[in-house]
Amino acid sequence: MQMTADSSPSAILAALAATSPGSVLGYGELAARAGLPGRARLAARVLSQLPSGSQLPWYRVVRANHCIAFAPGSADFARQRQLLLAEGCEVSDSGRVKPARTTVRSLDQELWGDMFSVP
DNA sequence: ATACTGACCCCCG
DNA sequence: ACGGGGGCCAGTA
Repeated sequence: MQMTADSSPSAILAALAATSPGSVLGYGELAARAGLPGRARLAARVLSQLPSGSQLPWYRVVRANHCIAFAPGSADFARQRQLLLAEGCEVSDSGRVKPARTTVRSLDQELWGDMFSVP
């Protein structure tokens, strides 16, 4: 089945909303998860158009080399870095990002509390 | 219509 | 590290 052209951005946003706290992914990977392989630029463009007050985790998207896409020292860089740190990621001064340690248990608790905790 | 520009990606010297 | 080539494609001039 083929997405209509104007549904691609919403597919990107849906894939973004489905990312996990403390994780990071590349633009290309985001596009692929949205069913749009090879469309990294589209993913980047969609993110660039997000309203500043967006609740979506745009900051979890980094370059394929695991670095923040913005220039180090820029306001956008600082913002993204701060949000990533807040989720437990490590971010070097140059922008290299290491995802937060995520375990099945912590993810389960993040999503469902202790209701279905795993031994 | 052509030309340049991006929060990009991959491969090869 | 650094550069070149190709893919991708909507927006802007």
